[in-house]
Amino acid sequence: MNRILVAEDEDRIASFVAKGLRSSGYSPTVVTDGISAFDYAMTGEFDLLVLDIGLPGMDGFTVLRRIRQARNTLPVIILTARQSITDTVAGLEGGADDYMSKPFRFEELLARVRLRLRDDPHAPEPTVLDHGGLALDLRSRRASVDDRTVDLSAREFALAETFLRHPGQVLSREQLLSHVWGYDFDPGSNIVDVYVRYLRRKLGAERFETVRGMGYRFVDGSEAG
Amino acid sequence: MNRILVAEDEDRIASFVAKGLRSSGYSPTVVTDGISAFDYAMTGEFDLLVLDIGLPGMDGFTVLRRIRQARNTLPVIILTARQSITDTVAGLEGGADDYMSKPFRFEELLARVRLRLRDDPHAPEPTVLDHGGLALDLRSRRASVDDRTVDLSAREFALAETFLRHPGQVLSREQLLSHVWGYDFDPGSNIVDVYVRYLRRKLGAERFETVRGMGYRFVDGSEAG
DNA sequence: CGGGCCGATGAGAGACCTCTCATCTTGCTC
DNA sequence: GAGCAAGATGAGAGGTCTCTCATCGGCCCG
Repeated sequence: MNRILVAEDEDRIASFVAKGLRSSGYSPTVVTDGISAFDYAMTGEFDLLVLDIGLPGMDGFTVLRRIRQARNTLPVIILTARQSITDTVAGLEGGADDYMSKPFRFEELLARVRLRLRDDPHAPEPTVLDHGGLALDLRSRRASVDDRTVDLSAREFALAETFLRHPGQVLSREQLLSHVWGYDFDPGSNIVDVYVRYLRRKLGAERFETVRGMGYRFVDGSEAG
Repeated sequence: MNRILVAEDEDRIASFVAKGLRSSGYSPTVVTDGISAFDYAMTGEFDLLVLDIGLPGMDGFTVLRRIRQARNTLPVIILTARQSITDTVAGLEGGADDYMSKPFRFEELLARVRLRLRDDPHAPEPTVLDHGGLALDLRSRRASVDDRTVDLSAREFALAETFLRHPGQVLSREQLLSHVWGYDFDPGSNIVDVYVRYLRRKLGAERFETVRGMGYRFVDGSEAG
């Protein structure tokens, strides 16, 4: 339940998606045109298709329609062009299960992927992430640190969520930037540093370790205690 | 699939929830203490329980625990006190399916209720509301009017959503206020008027009709055309 | 130990967003 | 038609959020 077909012709995005999925435990395969997308999708080798609408060869709508015409129920998440609600509606009516509009943050795509690939689609989604004294309420965008409740802004929350989903792991600024800010954010910015600082201030400096030259790591509160 | 048990001892909130649910097509029954909540829940007459944690007689946690001990899988949405993540976590671990923290906007509760009571829990949730030339993308908080894409703020979007979910129906300022702003907002404010104006400006004045002395009504674009 | 990169930090600009308030306009009632 | 109530509107205060930029500090290497 983790083989994902990514049909996307823009290198930058394809690589961004593939890397991210891989580091989250999935096995992505990339194809860059509509014909291959359809062929691969029909092999039955995949559990999910992430499908760009603007593909060369055969556009995403057509790929999707043909897949559905063949009675194939493979879950499909479409990537639609910037701000095109029309595309979105057309895609959903054409049989897509979900969609993302570009440019998107990786964490958002990941949430949709998780939703579609859960073992038991009936089970309620976890709404609280909890790691050693630090809990994030995914709904209310609030955190609690040893019983104290802290409000986080949207950005702060997204960053904290990324750390909590990869506890103990070193995350590079580049990774954090693309996960939280999206793939087309200025790579020269020190915005990650700034937001790490905000989290340290609000959630406890000892939880966010600097790994010089590499990035940052979220350490379990229990280690620090 | 629409009988809802509401266990809430604060009159104001119970009535707010019951009225709202009724106007959305559900059949709510209100009980105001834990003992009754448990008894009614166990009758099998209900499809969903909205359960306040701070009930007299028997607190919500206990009610929930006993329901689950009796192998009753009735879906439960708990209402937790302001900002208490601890309560939330305890509730979810104790077998709740979902939660709301007070004070909440009615539309949010409604979204959760809809989710739990869908005929087919597998079916993807609708993510676009569409009515006569006006489409709302529930995900990106964007609207499109006859192919033009418009960004809406959070409040604007919530208000527009409320209108689109009750097309053709006159909604009083009071209703709109409690749906969109929550039940403890200053009733003397003209904030609804102001936001209706914003929507008129962004989405077309002709779609939002003033019904003097009553409130506002969303009219289908096709009527106006 | 000196230089230099890497990271930490403070300050603040700019862009919303939400809501209030005062004023203007409209339409209803008598 | 006068007067009043209901609604429309403009302006702006106050807040939050995001991001940039300049500076400070400290670690590592030669």
